[in-house]
Amino acid sequence: MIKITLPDGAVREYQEGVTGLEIAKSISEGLARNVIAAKVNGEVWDATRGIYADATVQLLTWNDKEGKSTFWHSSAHLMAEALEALYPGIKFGTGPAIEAGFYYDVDLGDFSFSQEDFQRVEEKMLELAKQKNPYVRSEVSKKDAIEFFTEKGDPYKLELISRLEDGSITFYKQGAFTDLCKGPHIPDTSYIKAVKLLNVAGAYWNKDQNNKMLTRIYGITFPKQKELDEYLHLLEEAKKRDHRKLGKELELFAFSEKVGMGLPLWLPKGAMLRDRLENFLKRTQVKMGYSPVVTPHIGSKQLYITSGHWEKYGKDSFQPIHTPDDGEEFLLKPMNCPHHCEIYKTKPRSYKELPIRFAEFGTVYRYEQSGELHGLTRVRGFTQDDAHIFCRPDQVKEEFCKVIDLVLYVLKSLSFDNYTAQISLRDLENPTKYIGDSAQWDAAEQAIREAAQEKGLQTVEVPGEAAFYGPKLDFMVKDALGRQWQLGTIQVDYQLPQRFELEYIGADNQKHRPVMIHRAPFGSLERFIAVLTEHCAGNFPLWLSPEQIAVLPISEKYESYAQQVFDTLQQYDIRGIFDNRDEKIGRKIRDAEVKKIPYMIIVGEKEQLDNKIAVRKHGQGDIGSMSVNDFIKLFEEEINNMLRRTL
RNA sequence: GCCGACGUAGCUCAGAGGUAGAGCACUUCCUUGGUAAGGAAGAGGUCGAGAGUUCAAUUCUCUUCGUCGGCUCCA
Repeated sequence: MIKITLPDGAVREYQEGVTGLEIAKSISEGLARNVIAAKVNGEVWDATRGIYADATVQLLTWNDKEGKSTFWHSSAHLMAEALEALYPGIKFGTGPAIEAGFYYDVDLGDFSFSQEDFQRVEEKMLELAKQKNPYVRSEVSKKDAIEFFTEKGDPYKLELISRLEDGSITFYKQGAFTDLCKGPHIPDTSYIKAVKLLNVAGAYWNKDQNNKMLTRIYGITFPKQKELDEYLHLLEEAKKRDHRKLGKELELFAFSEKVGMGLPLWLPKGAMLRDRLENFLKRTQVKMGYSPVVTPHIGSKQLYITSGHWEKYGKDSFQPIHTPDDGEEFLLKPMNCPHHCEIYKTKPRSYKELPIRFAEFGTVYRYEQSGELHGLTRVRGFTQDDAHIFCRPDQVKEEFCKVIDLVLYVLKSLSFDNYTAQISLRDLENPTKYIGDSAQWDAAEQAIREAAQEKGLQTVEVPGEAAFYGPKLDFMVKDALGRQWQLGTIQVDYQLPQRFELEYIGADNQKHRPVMIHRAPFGSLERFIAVLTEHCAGNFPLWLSPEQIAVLPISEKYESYAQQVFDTLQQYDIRGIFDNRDEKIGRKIRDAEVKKIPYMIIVGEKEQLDNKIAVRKHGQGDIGSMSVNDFIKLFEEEINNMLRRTL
């Protein structure tokens, strides 16, 4: 007998070799029906795998994150089985579960595959699922594994096997499909009741651009049809929040083929919104001791040779502008830091004046790969809310902490609460990607860790995401469709001060090298507004809304009174539209609602007589009539409450 | 940049080898209406661009530009 400890602390005795499923059965039949995997001593196992020693066991169901990923991983195998049945001879790459669903990378050889083929694969999957084929685990020697896939002729699996240790190789087989896989899997295919393929895409084998491109097929499955329907509905809803759609509908921004791809045009309403965000941060930054600076949109190529950016990104950038006469070369500035370094160097600096904080809403241009462009989140010309802090080494942590405060203040002011703070580290396997010596990197990484910890930030560390000159603390936020984007970023940099030979005179009357902190709380206005738009589904907070009110006269008889109201509100810096079209009030209201204007001011005979206005709130309806002054109070109160909350 | 799909009026979309259609938006007229679409009429497109096949192409083929979904990249 062995002792099994359950999550509630209960210890039960079972025969050696007992499975998760059997343990579930011993508790309740209902539980047993729902169990899809078991966590044994912290490791997720097949629910059907025998346990031969004392262990703590947690039974996993669809409601557990690991339960879902097991379910989806098994679904990837099911899809592979269906694909192999329909397209015999295809080769398989890898097929993991992802955050929502799964994919499998396949080499289709002579077959082609597109969305039109989805249905037959889905049908085949359901057909196979109904066969209730168990997922059977087997341990295989390396030799046998190689033999199996050599015979099958699957080079990708052979490559995967070559990286594995003999003795640690397992296969899983369900129905006619055998895969190299460490598992775990659901007990059998019948758990999968609803299937939907989502999209096809190319994906490089082994994530390497130089390798062959495989076909990646994405899908999702559920234990109930209803859940699939709900998921698909959710997806539809999410698409409605897409900033590219809302940006067009709300007339915030546009693109023009003639201007060039990835070069956004800000329409009046978008520009208004942007302006308000910019002013909000500018005011905050002045309070926090930043000094605004302004630098040109181009800089000599020499500037970027000095900074190291030319060597690193030169060939993939917008190419230099050549002057007509003496062959000088200038670059559209891809970042502001070199310019700011030169501002630092305009005079000798004393330790007493540090930290110096230069801030600039600097527009930069980067030649992003064409396939990377994406609405406003990835563009070729964008404005960073950039600043560079030049400080003494002993000030780095404190300055870093202050920037964290600022970033959190900005995020909170706009109700972003589900961001991830990510410490982006260098890739130790790939040291040639970075400049600077290891000790400086260690110091910078340590400074970031300590600052984050001091501020009580929950962080994840991701190797390989650092900038080439230093590690970063990045604030990551997801868009409506679950794609993750970097918004705010804070970076510690020992390299640029060195390259630009920045100095300050210390208390010891000696020259010292300052440390630079690069930081951008929004990241870029473009990306920030994109994600903000999706976050609030176009219903911007009142203080940001490009059109805050719509004044709607009931008929032209009340137009002059309405105009008077509108003018008064404008004097109080309340902006909006005056809708004196020859339309009925219902129509004007509808149009204002569709435009997501926060407040509608409706005036007719009653209001004119009482010297009042009828107020209607977007998405809520009529909130009664009041004097113009009361409305202004209510309006300002709402804005103040919104901003006060964050103090 | 790579793989795949797509590109018809300002927007959302239908259509077909014989030089195009709807709804909304727009313009004009009627209507002066009280909380999410009042009525009528009108105007609007070399069907992304270029080349080829064909008696004929917006429809088929190729190229190109752009968009979308991913991959790779992201100072």
